[in-house]
Amino acid sequence: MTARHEEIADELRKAIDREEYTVGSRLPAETDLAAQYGVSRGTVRQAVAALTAEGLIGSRQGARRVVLASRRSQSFAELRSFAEWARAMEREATGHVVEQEYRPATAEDAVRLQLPEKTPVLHVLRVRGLDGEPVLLERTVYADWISPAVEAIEPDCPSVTQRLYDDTGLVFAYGEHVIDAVAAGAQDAELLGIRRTSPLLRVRRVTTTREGRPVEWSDDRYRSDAVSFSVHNSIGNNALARKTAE
Amino acid sequence: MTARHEEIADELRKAIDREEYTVGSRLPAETDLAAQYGVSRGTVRQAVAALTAEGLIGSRQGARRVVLASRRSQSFAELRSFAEWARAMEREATGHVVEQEYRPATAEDAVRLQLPEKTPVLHVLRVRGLDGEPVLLERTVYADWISPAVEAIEPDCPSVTQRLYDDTGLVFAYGEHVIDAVAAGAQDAELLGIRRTSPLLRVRRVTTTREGRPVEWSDDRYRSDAVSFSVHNSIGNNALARKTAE
DNA sequence: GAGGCCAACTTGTTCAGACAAGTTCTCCGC
DNA sequence: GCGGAGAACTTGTCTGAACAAGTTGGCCTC
Repeated sequence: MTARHEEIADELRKAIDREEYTVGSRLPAETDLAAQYGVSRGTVRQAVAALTAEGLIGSRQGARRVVLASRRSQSFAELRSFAEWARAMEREATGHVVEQEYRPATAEDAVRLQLPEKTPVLHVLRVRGLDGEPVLLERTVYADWISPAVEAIEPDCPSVTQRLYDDTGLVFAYGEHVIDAVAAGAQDAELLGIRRTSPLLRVRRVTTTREGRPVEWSDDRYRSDAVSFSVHNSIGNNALARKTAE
Repeated sequence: MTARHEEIADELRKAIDREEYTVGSRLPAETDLAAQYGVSRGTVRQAVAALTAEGLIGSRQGARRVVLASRRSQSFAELRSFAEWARAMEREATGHVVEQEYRPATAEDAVRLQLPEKTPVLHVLRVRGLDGEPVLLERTVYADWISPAVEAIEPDCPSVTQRLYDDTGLVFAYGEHVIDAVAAGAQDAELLGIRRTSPLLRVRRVTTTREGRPVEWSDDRYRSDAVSFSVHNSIGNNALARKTAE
């Protein structure tokens, strides 16, 4: 039972993918699309707004919408879950836990997870790979209320996100990602199979539930020769921001 | 004459900033806000949709909206323009051109800028700094039709974006950013005043006009001790995507 | 006191109509 | 052929209404 505007957005995406509407060409006018799909103009507007936010089409008042690109970016599901991402690329996700222990929450843990200081929180260090080759080191801290469920997961589970959803119904809904570059330390280098001081792409992120409650925060380090990130921005949709240190 | 829904979004942002609505608290219901501002519910929905996209508030059907964060991310203007960004932080943007020359477009240039191969395109290498300290190296290629306007700009102009707008009315409307990490090469190290092999945050981006016409593409390298990027994501708004190499 | 059920509340979706503001194209005059 | 004025078209904004779907809190029972 998906909403009609989502169905229409999906059909438009597929039509663009099929090159029914080629890059550079113009989309039919809203009123035409509305008639074609048998819905009101407002519903069509919701559909095309989604494609605009994804960067697939461009929009200017007065002129017909233009197709800008043909490949859409990933779904949030693919970003949240390493395993989902691997599956979308038809590669095999691997992973295993290197270290796992409870520690009292530091001041930083307490702020990020909105918990009292010294609450015992679960620290997990995981190595994750694509087709057996390690590409990512995850140092994650889980909030106390989800830690038992995380502890119960076997060490080489390929998809922690999926397991937590199956076991507890938990859905990761929002995420804040801070991206920078660091040189690989001794432990990083050994676990990822690279030389020390190699550049790594670091993503520090906090994930929260739909209610806005923080679940985990993590320091993820990617081999920069294997993985990169891409962000699409436009006027009126600015997800990416530059920040200065400290 | 800004749209009413933008005004309302702005007032809500300010109210959150003033902690009139604190983080974790609930926003008034749509109908209450509509009555308060004397507009229809649809207009309020447009306003809160903007804040949701920015990650300021969370939204779930049936429950009142929750304030998730208090600091909003930057405007697209600040991301597009180094000078705008510096000004928003109340720091001084500096910059100067190190090299500038026309070269025939390579196959890559031609694809990215949607030009015929071998068209002469303008390559510019700029160093940019905050309060005099260099933080960014920009290697930019401009499309042939904008190159003359770029060439006319003095070498130490602090805001190229602003100058191009003033001179030609050009507006940067869309951008695709690919982020990864690289080790500083000899030239990078010398111009940024760091050691060779230091990790740098690299952003390769293409900027286009409102019509979807590519204007420039650039390889930007940031000192990772000075600058980082942040992205806010949520279900239904996934600007960030992971990519594998090549 | 604990648990379950229901009513009130709130957001999500959709419709139909109206006007404003910007673009595109055609036709006309020079 | 060229340029300008204007008509036709298209997206942006806003309204008011209705129902669907999900959440919350209170009341009632055990």
